[in-house]
Amino acid sequence: MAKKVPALTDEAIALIARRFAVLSEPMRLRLIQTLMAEELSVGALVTATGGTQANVSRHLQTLAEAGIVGRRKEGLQVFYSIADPTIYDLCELVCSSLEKQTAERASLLRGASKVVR
Amino acid sequence: MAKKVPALTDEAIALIARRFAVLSEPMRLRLIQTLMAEELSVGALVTATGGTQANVSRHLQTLAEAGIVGRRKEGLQVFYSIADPTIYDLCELVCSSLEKQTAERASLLRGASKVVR
DNA sequence: CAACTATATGATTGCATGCTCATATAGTCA
DNA sequence: TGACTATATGAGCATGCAATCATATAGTTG
Repeated sequence: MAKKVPALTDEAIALIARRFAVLSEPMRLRLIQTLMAEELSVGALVTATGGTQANVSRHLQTLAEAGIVGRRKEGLQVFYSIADPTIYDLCELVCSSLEKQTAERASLLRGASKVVR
Repeated sequence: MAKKVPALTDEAIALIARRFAVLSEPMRLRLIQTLMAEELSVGALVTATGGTQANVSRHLQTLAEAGIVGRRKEGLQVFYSIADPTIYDLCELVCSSLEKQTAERASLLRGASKVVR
């Protein structure tokens, strides 16, 4: 069970924490999920997510600063797209972990810890 | 580049956001990292991380509620250990992504976008 | 039982951050 | 040039949460 890992510096820890913090806002996750399908303009993201223009713009800023999404200007519009492909795996990992937990919890509620009838 | 993903419900998004939020605190990451080596008591974690007893206990509570760590009581002491193995992959993913970003940034500062001399 | 140790928790404070409104900036078109 | 559109941003408010202190709870030992 034990794994040897070289201790991380405080700055490294802070960076990792920051990355997780960026991913901890529902609106940002919505934006990421929407961008997973295709590159979109700010306006399109506003209508897709139902958020306000100001708020969507701010969150996109945050995601861009974190290097998670990229910007591409085209005339008046700005298009955003996923820039860090590890986001796909990250979300998959978290989703699968949560699904597992939920399944286990459901089993417990049924009184069966390992058996599925 | 485009991937088709079934839209997540608001509750699913909230759950994922919550999971990331739990991982977005430096002290909690320190605790996780320390626990990656071995199961430890609260007291041992306090000395290992340099945090206060109250603070460490609270953060362990948060991690336990999220199902990331598990508790085992033994006499007066409470031992915590990693309960969700996906944490290993999660941290690895984030670390590798951050390393890549840092490397790219270093290259840019040197004026070379792709070449490493 | 009392004294002691390990852990948890109530209450408070302070800071960070998300949201909104209004406005600024930048680009297009007549 | 001025009118118009798309996006970004400053300021203010509200909320959430981490850190701390003091104290409570649970377990051990005499």
